[in-house]
Amino acid sequence: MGAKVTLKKIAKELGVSTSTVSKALSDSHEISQDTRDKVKAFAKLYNYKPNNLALKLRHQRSMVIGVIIPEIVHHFFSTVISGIESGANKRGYNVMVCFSNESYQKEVLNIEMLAGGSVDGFLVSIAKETQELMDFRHFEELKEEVPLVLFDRVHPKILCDKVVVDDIGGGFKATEHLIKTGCKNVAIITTPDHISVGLERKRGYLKALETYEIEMNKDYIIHVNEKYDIPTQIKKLLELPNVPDGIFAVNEIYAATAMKIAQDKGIQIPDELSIIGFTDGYISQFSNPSLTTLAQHGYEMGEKAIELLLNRIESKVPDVPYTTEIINVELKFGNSTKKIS
Amino acid sequence: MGAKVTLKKIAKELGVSTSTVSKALSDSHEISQDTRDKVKAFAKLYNYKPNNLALKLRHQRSMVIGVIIPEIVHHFFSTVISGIESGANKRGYNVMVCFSNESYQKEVLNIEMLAGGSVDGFLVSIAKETQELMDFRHFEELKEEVPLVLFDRVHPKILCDKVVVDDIGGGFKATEHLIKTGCKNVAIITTPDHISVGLERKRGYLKALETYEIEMNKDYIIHVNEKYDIPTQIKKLLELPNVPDGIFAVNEIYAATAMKIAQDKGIQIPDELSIIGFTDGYISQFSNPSLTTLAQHGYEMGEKAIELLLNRIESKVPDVPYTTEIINVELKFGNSTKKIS
DNA sequence: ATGCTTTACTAAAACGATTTCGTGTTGATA
DNA sequence: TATCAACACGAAATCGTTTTAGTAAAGCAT
Repeated sequence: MGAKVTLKKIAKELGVSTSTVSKALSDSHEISQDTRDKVKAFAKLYNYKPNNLALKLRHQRSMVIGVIIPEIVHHFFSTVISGIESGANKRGYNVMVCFSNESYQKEVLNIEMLAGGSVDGFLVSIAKETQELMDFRHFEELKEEVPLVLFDRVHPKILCDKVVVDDIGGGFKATEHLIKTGCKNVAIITTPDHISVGLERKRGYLKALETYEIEMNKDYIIHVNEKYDIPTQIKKLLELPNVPDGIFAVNEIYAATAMKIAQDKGIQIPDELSIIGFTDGYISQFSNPSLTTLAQHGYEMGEKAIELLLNRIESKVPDVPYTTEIINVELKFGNSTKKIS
Repeated sequence: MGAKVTLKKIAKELGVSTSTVSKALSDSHEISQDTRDKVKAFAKLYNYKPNNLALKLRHQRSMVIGVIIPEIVHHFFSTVISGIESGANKRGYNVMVCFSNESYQKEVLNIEMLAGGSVDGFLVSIAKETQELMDFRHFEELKEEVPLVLFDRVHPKILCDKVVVDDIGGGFKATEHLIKTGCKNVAIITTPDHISVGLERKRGYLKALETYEIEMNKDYIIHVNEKYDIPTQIKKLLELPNVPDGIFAVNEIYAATAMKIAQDKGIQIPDELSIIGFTDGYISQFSNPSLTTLAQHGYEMGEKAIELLLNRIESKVPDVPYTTEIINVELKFGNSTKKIS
C-alpha cells in the first residue's frame, strides 16, 4: 500500500530541487555537506528506494540478463544457471529465468516479455518444438535489439555465439566404454533427429561403431517420440530376439526407464546389460544401481555462455566474429556398467 | 545492434507528432484512416516494438509477477511454478523466476532487483537461511510497495496471504500408513526445527505416534543438518542397536539416501524396512524400488497462490484480512512400503 | 457573416529518475 | 574595486511512452 516516496516528493518536502536531491543521494561534491546529510536522513527516514524502471529507462540498460530454458526440473540446466548467475553477479549483472516448457509459443512469449528494454541480453536453450518447427524469426528479431547467446540446444541457422557440450565426443566415449567393457551388441536410445543434441550424440555412437569396426544394426537405434508413451517404445528394444547387452541412452530419463524395464524382466545390471546415460543428475545418482553417465560440466557451460554474452554487450568493437565454444564431457562411473578389465 | 525505432523517430520521419503516431498505432478514431494506415505501414516496415520499460513506467504497472524459490532442481517447486504460470497467464500476467539458493543474501538481492517497479507482486518461498536467521525485514519493506504471498515455506511473523501444504496431515498419514502396514519402530528423518515444513511434518509424525499409543523414541528422530554430510547422519539411524523397520523422511533426497544406505547394508525393502518420502518427484519414481510418497499437489498450490496475489493486486478494497490456504496431500503408493493387509 | 460542431491533429504534462548546463552568491586576488 | 574562481544549487533536457487538453481548419446551420 503506502504512497511511494519519490525524488520529487523529497524535494518538495525539503524545499529543494529534485536535482539537488538526486545529487545529494549520490554524494556529489556539488552539494554541501549540510544538505547532503539532511537529504540522506530524510530519504532513510521515509525509506526511499529509487524506481528501477525509471533508472533503466534513463540509463538505457537494465543490468539484467534474461535466460530461457526449456525445462524446469533438469539437473543439467540448473547447474548451467548456477554458472550463469555466478558469472553475471561477478560483473554486476542480475539474472531472470523463464521457462519455455519446450513450447514454441511460450518461447516467443517469454522473449517478448523480456525484450523491449527489460534485459540487456539473452541466453537461450531452444525448445524442442521450436527445433522441430524450425521457425527462428523471433531470434532474428531479437538479435536486432540485444545480443543473444545460445547454449546446449542450438541451431546452425541461427548466427550468434554458442556454447555446446561435446555431444559427439560424449556419444563416442559412452559407446567406446561399453565396447571396451565387453558389450557385443550396443544399442542407443535417442531422440528424433531434429533435436540437435540427440542427433550429435547418435553421431558419436555411430563413429564409435565405425572405429571399432562393428556393423550398425538398425534395430538397435531407438528414436523416442515423446508424444507417445516412452516406456512402451523402450521396451521394444528389450524384446528383440537378439537383446542388446549394452545401452547408451542420450539422457537420464531414458537410461533410468530402460534400467527399470530391464530389471522388471529379470535382466541383471550390469552383468547381462550395461547402461550409460547422459547428464549426471539426481536420477542417475539415486537409481539402483547408480548409473554410469557422461557428466556435462553445466556450471562451466553457464560461465562460458554468460562471458560470451557480457563481452558482446560491453564490446565497443561491433564486428567480432561469432564463436562456438565446446564444453568437454567426462565419463562418471556408476554401477550400471562393468569394470574395465 | 541497429538503432532502435521509437515513436519519436517514426514521428519525425513521417512529419507528424509522436502523439499522432501513438494514437494511430492504437487505432484511435481521432486519427484519420489515411494517417493510421501510413503510420502502421511504416511501423511494421521498421519493425517497431514499444519500449516495455517506458510503458511500465507510464502505466505504473508491469503485469509481471516475481517468483522467488529456494532451489532450482526440485520437482515440487517446478509443479508449483507451472500452476502459477497457468493462473497468471489466464489473467494477462507474466512470471519471472529467481532463485535464492537457500541463501538470505540472494533472497534480499532478488527482491531488490525485482522491486522498485519491475513487478506488481511477489510470490515467495522462504530460503532456509532466512528461516534460520529469522530476519524478515526485507519482506516488511516489500509489503509497503507491492503485495506479497508466501507459499510452502512460510513464517507466522510475516503477515500476508499464505498457501501451505498440509504438512501435519501429511506427516500423520505417512506415519499412520507405516504403522498400519505393521511397522513397530517408526523413525523420522527431518530437518532442523527452524525449517517450517520439517517441523510441521514432525508434528504430524508425533501426533500419529500418540494416536496409536506408541511411545516416542528420541533415537528415532534425526534432524539432518545440511551443513554436514547427509548420508553420515542418516547412516546412524540404521546402525542403531534397535534398527527401525519404518522410516518417514520429510523429503525425497533423505528417503532415497536412506534407502540406498539400507540396501548397501543388505536390508530388504520393504520386507525388513519400509520407507516413505515427501514429494513425488523423479527420484521417487526412478528409484528402485520406487518410493511411496506424499504427493503434494504443487500445481494446485501454485494456482491458489497466484489467485490470492492477483486478487490482492487488483483489489479496490484495501483491508481484506489475510488468509492461509491449506493444500491437501495424498499418499501415493510405490514399492518401498508393504501392502496394507 | 456569425456561431457551433466535427475532424484531425499537436503541445505539453506525466511517469521517476540522471545529468548537462546555467546562475547567483561568496570569497579571494590583482 | 573590479575580476575570477569556487561553491551550492536550480532549470531543463532526456529516456519512450500515453493521455489530457488545446487548437486550427473545415463544414454546417442560422
